[in-house]
Amino acid sequence: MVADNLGMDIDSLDGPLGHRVYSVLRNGILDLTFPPGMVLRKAALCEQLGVSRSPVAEALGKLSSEGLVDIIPQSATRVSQLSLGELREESFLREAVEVAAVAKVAIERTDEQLTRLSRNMRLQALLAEDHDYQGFFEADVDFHALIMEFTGYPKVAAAAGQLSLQLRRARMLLLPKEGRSDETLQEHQAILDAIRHQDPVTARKAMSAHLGQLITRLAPLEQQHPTYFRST
Amino acid sequence: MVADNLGMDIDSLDGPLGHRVYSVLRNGILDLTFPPGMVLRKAALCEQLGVSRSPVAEALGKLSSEGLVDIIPQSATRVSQLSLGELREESFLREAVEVAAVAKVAIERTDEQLTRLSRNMRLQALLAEDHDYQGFFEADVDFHALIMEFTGYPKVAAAAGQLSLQLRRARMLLLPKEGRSDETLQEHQAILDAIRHQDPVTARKAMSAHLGQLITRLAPLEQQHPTYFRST
DNA sequence: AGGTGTCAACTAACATGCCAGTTGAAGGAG
DNA sequence: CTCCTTCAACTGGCATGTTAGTTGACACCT
Repeated sequence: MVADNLGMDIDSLDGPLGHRVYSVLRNGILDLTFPPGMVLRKAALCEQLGVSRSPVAEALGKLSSEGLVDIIPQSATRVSQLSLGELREESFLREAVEVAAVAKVAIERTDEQLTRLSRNMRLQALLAEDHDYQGFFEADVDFHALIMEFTGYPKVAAAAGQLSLQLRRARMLLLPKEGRSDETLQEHQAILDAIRHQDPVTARKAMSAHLGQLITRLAPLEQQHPTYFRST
Repeated sequence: MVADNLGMDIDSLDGPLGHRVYSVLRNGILDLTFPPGMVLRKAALCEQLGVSRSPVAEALGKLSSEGLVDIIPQSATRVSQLSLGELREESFLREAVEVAAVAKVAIERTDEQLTRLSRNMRLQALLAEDHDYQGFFEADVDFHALIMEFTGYPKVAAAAGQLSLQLRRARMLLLPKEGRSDETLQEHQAILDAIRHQDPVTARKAMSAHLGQLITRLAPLEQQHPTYFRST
């Protein structure tokens, strides 16, 4: 008897059934409800979700092409494990994209966009003060998502999210001991200031410095959670 | 009676059947055998490929998530049309990634890598001299792919390809009248020189200038091939 | 007891039957 | 003649039966 309530299913009213189970599985993987390495049994998922195998297969296929599940032909399919190398690659990509984006936003920003970023910053400060690390994490993600949105390039925003899925999963692991809210807050403030002053060069540097520190904090995780990482 | 020979199917021996039809369709879309806007009938594809609907559905699903086909629920699925806005977005992404990549490669390059790039450059010059624009185009793609490979980040190379699928399709349209081989050659040479001298700053600028010119050449296509572009 | 061959149970992959939503054209009303 | 309604044919989404390949364990041979 495994955990069977997945917190959602039919209330995700939107679109095709296949897309809904995709969302459910994806969320479960990203918030580590399905830990890396866990085997996903199609039959079990069908029973729990109350659907047939077709939409589940479709969902697993998509997740596979996103790298969130490894699917071994004719054998099994399991939640993909993390690897430090892959995290480094995603970090490189994320930095490349977000640095370019923040430079563009710094130049073209409107006052209304600046206001929205400021509002998010105050929210971050509030949550950090309350030691609500979960909420702080979400506000942090929103901060970056806002900048992506302000590029005016919806596809860029979507791609930036897709490209750092593994990073997002890894960051969940160091959530509990987030004693770093203050530093993060300062780094975000530096980025915001550069955007405010419409200074793309400084914005680039601030974003680069902010993102660059993440990978060094991720490295120790391989020892702390060996089962979550690829054996190589 | 439509064109029915797709030049390959079973000779792509690798992996699952679904993945093979995916490859076939993808290639057809990218080389404009399936022009943008063309409706893809599942039944017809099944007959032509000699497979059932499951692998075809799976393939179309993947292509949909890559943005190569638009799939209208309960109605039809057609090859996605181009849009100048989307091309601009991809251009932005591509520049962000490739500029970051070339800077890294410039710093870390080995002599062996430099040799392979040089060899590719000589091939480009040869093909340009012979006015073999098709071959030149492929060598051009290889040049960029080599740089991506030399980052040592296989996922980055893969992502760079995925992120500029629409661009690659659009470039097929301006292939016939490639009177620009000489300029392209010079720009590639500038990039190679910067890599040779291990000068990341110059490499960035050269790559940025090289990629930046593409979008301006793409803009007129919307008028020349109106049926290939989204009606908006 | 250690290594090996075989077999049974499980898995994903594929084929096919069924259903619901969409669309476009034809026919009737204004 | 134009617009609206209706309906039939076609589409993709879903369920389920079938097939082939992998795996792990048990028994058998050495």
